[in-house]
Amino acid sequence: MIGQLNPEQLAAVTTNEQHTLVLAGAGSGKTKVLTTRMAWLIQNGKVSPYGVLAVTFTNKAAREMLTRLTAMLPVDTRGMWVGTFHGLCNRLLRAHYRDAGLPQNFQILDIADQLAAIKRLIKANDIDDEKFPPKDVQRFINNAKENGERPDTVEVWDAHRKRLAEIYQLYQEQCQREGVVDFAELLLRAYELLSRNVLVREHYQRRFRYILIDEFQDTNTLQYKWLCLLAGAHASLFAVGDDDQSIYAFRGANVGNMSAFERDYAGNNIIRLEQNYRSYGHILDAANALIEHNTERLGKNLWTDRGEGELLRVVEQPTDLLEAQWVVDEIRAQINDGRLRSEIAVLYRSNAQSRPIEHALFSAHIPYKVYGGLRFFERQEIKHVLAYLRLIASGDDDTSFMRVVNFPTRGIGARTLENLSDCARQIGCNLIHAVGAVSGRSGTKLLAFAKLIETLREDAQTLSLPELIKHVTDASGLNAHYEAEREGAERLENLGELINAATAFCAEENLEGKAALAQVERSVAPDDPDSPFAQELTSALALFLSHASLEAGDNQAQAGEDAIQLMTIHAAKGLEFDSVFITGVEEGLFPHENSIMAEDGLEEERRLMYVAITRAKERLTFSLAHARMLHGQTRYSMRSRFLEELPDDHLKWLTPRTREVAEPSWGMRLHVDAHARPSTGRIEPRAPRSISSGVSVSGKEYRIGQGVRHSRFGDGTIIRLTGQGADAQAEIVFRDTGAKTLALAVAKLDIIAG
DNA sequence: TTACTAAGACTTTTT
DNA sequence: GTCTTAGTAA
Repeated sequence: MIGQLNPEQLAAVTTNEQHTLVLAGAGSGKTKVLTTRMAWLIQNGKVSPYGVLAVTFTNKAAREMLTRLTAMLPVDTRGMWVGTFHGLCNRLLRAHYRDAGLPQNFQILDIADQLAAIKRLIKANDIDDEKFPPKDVQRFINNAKENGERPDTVEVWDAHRKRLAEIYQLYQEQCQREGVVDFAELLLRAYELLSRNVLVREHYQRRFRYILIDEFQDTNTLQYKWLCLLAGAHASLFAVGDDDQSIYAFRGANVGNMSAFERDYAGNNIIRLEQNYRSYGHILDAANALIEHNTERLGKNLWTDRGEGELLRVVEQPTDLLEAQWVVDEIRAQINDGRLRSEIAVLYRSNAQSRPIEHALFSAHIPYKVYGGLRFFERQEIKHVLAYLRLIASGDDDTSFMRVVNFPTRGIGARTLENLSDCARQIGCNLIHAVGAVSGRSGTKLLAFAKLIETLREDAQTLSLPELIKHVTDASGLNAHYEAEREGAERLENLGELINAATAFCAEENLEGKAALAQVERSVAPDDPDSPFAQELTSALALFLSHASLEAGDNQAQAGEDAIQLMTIHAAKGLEFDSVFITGVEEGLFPHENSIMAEDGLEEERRLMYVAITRAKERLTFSLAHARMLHGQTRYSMRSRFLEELPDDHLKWLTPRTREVAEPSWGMRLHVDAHARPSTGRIEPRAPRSISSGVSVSGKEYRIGQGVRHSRFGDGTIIRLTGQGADAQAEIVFRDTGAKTLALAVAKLDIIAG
């Protein structure tokens, strides 16, 4: 089991220190260490499977961990808590729903459900949705929750935020009334449960002797607090992560948790896994050199004994279409050389970039697979069925009610629903319970809908889950609706797929035995009425609904087909490919313009590039286009600064490297850019490249790198051009006043030397 | 209630 | 350029 480990991996797996921080570089065998440690702990009698808790961010990672573990050691995994933060918190809350103040059948809102609930709340309370756009409210609430804050503790420093906190309060009341929790609430509730209930807390603190955390750099503040609480004073914490691969700060991840963990727990017990088993030398050296430009690193340098390998290749093309064409031609050549299509990945910063590449691949008849986009359980038709199922399971869930009360259409319009909503508010009950209070013809229609749900609920008693789903799609009219729809064939197929999924789910549940699991829980908590543990076994329907919310399904379709892999760099994290194309390596796109101004934004972009580079095993190709169609207009950009940060001796230019022009104001650009770490003197100020693409406005020619003078802002350099003619705009970095975007037709600019 | 049109967005998104 | 959402006409 431990025979194949290198010394650092071995040290991590067998450490006897209470707490350990493992800095695991890309491709250094992170999952192997994590799973081997679990196996080692169990095999050596340090702990029984029952005392292990391992937490990951994705269901996929959790599954892989269990698979690898059982392959190593015949472990009874039923008593183990291995899962995502959200999955484990859900488990905790189901077991202690009373103490957590939740109904037993509470439903989980995904982001779309949550947004719908917020919109409904804003309407019901006559809140100005111009001042408080639902999306902003959603972000405010989720941010607050991820920091462990409730409406009464969240910081308010102005009237606007004060109002947001009030809306948060209203939202909380609405969720409570409807028996629903959002993703962030799962964590916060579980945290509050543990922190307030001594009995429950001590039980789990006693139980989980070993807590292992994967992708620790991605944890948010609340998750860290949750872990600390769960660990108590005696558990052993084993955190594995890579600060250089922290790319989710924008959604609340706090890399600072790594140094906090070092300070609070691990002390000097930090183990670095730096030997890389994935890539050749040039790739790793380039990645190391790039990430060196970041400050605030815990520090790490990847190395390999596989040899240097190929140089990294760079290609510049005039347009995004030609870039795509070049990439596809190159892909074809690589396939002809015998490379597997599924071992070739095309990565990009933003989803919109996939289009021209898809087009070129399609024209070339090369099979490809795009990752990202809608997932199975997020599809409209699936969410509709799930809404019916939720109403059957709970009934209080107004979001689900609103979703399907008039779908398929039953002549229940907006007016009727407004009436209903008013009635419900007056009575102080949920929508479905207020249907009797609405008079007239519309009231009859509402009653018919309520009766439908009631009948379905009775039917649910006697039907198996797959049978129930089939029955619901028939009785609700969903099937008929999609049969009549011109393009409903695919939706019908998905409904069939949902029934398959339910069948598989039930089979798996019976096999693995969620029931058996509940038995295990119960053996710990004897059947006394004061036990904080839930006594009832949960129904297949309830389990399936949780499953659907917490696991939206794979983002990839049919695996196994040998196809080119297209995805964002974020989606590529954790994956590896023989040959990788990193496309659109342009200023403004990568690093993205929005992140350049954000705090630490540039460092996160650089980590993103680091992640991208370290995906490649054998061959890595960068490509960029000088002109690109974006948001309906052509944008001209220059080569990404990240390419300048890669040492020349790892690069091979397949097209002529565009000319570099001495440009005094370029130095100022770096000065303006505080993230470029001028203190080390590492970065040599480089001039922007002049490119052929220019813009002509009222007789003047503008191009990237052009020096200009503005009467008010002074001298500066054009770093980007967008649009044509009257719409043409230039982003200009002024020596003294920073970056500005100006309309060329309006701004009075003089062309100066450059 | 449906269907068309206009307006606005538009970086990344494990649960 | 393309998609989603909101608003209005039929």
